[in-house]
Amino acid sequence: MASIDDVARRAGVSATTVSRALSGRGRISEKTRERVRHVADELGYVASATAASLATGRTMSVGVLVSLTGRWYFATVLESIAARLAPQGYDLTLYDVTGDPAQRRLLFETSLRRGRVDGILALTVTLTDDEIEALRGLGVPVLGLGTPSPRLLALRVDERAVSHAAVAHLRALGHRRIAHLGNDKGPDAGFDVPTQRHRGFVAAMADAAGGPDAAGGPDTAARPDTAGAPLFVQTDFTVAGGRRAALELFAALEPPTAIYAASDELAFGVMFAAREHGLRVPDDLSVIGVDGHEMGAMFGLTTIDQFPRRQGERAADAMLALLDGVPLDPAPLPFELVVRGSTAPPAR
Amino acid sequence: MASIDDVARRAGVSATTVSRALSGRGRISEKTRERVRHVADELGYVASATAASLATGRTMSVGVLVSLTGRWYFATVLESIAARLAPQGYDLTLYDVTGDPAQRRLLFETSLRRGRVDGILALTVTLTDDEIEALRGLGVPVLGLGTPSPRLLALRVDERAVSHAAVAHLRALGHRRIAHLGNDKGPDAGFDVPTQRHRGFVAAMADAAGGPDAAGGPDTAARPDTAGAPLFVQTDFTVAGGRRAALELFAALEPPTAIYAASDELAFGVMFAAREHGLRVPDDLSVIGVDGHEMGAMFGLTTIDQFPRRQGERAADAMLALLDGVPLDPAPLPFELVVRGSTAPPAR
DNA sequence: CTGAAAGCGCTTACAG
DNA sequence: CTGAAAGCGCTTACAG
Repeated sequence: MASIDDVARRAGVSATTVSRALSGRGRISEKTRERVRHVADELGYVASATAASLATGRTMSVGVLVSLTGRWYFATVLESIAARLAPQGYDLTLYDVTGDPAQRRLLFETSLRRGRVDGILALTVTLTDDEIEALRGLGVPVLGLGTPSPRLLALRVDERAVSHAAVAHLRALGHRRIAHLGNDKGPDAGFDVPTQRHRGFVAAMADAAGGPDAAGGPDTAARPDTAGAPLFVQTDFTVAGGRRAALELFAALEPPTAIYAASDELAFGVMFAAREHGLRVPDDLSVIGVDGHEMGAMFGLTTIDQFPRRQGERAADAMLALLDGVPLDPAPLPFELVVRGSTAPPAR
Repeated sequence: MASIDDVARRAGVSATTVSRALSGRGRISEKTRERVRHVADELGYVASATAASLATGRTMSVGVLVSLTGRWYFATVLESIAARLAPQGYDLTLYDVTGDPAQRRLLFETSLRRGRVDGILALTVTLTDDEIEALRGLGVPVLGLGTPSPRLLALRVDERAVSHAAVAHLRALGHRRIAHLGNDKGPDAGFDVPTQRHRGFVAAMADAAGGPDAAGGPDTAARPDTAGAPLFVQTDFTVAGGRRAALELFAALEPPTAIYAASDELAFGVMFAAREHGLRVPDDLSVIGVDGHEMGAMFGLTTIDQFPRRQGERAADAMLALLDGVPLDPAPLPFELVVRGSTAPPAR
């Protein structure tokens, strides 16, 4: 690989001039610039990222923290981030956040502290308080996408509103016995996405149970359909997890007439379980998911689309802006109910 | 962020000693080492990757070239590569190879030439001859996983054998009219994975048509079921693509009794199309895919599993070995027929 | 407009 | 076992 001195020598100028000619920074005569560029092309010279980084303090790379790279949602967001960063000259360093404690310590205490990136994009991952502090102490902008803490600047969908929309759709169809599949990390979980979705579900069910004219009123308990805590099954966010959780629900004394799954992949699992169990969708069971998964249309799945590709673009753009010192546009990320064949009025 | 001099000062030693204490290279008294380590921990010091890279010439980072990061296969391989690299202290720089020519030029002529990585892992992407030359000229080890050129060192599945296994399975069940969904880049494509799969399919069909005692013999044309070129529909590797291609086949005068799809996602699309078209699987149509997709079991899809996670691990391990100067173990990657409910004897 | 020099923060022979 | 010094390959004030 040619170095800047090779180019300088061959072009009959100083390294300083080569740097200026190629970077476009500083004044330089058009003639000199052209000559230098020509020589650089000839030699296939490109400035070493390492040396340039050390000199400027900027790495031109952003780190992306992902926990479940293989899941459709994350893979999709990741792809759109990469596509957005590259044209701006930024590289993408992928940090896979595993469940292994030793690996995580290595990541947060060492890898991330090596100064290899100018900023960090944290895709919805579960982070401990210590890890969040570690991120904040890095000295580079950190932007989350649906991250689990209010202490992290983040782009977010209003997850409670998502759950409200899902429940409202099912209730409008006439469903009262609605179950939720997802996760809840407990009262301390804060901004964790699955937790928010579950809380939104609980709140929406409570609102509905109270009714428009008797919110939380004494007659609530008199409605057998809505009595007790709403149905909820905790599961990991995979198709297989959705299937298992649904089978569990089907075995209940009073199975739900509708299931609100916290992701489309979970919802697919529910649909597989239904078929396996001899339940027709939507005749015997309505199903709604969240995401906007590419396979949703083929499954005929009603869902709350959160436009993952656009989320990735928004996140990348916001990071680029932060790196330029532009503050974050705090507008919540959009979502939209997409009605397909998997939801219908209950059989009665 | 503390620098090496901060640590040196505080520990009362030279920067040289700090470097040695922390890197473990060179002789140093246990006592000094401990003191330095203690101070480094206290200050939260971690050597700058940039400065260390410039000094050593090693970046401790490997670049991964992917074209369809969002597809299940690639996302899965990527995740397992990341999980394998991190414990070894290597970062992963993700290069998304888009279809946009300008982006690709930027990538191959500039980004990749900045010397940010010690080696490159090219996941099955379509590359032009120029791009392959560009990779070879980088001065770092390049390892492909199913890459489209014999000029690139690569880990590969024997794709022809995969197709032979698929066809053999279908023929053993009694199918004669078998269609293939996939891709073929034409005679110049060389080692391109979809092309190899298609060629393997054509070869397997020809072998079978010839029969054990009359391979390519004159009586071939007399068998109406196998006359003419075997059915083939070109499509992109998505579920939607599989569906469209299948619908096209169903509309043919003589639709196939079995479809061999070049990926599981394509096969899912075929199954959706079959249902839509009123065809029962496997009664009216047998379907077999390739990959070992996590949803395969739920779809009841027969497939040729190629163990993507293990492929990622093998690729990462091989790259790590190459970086240590260990030559590549050229053993082909394993695959395995997994029979599920989507294949059965034709109705007849 | 152009160049000499310092500096970015490490590592590594080379001495001692 | 420890340290002073050079060097990795750039960029950027500072002069001219």
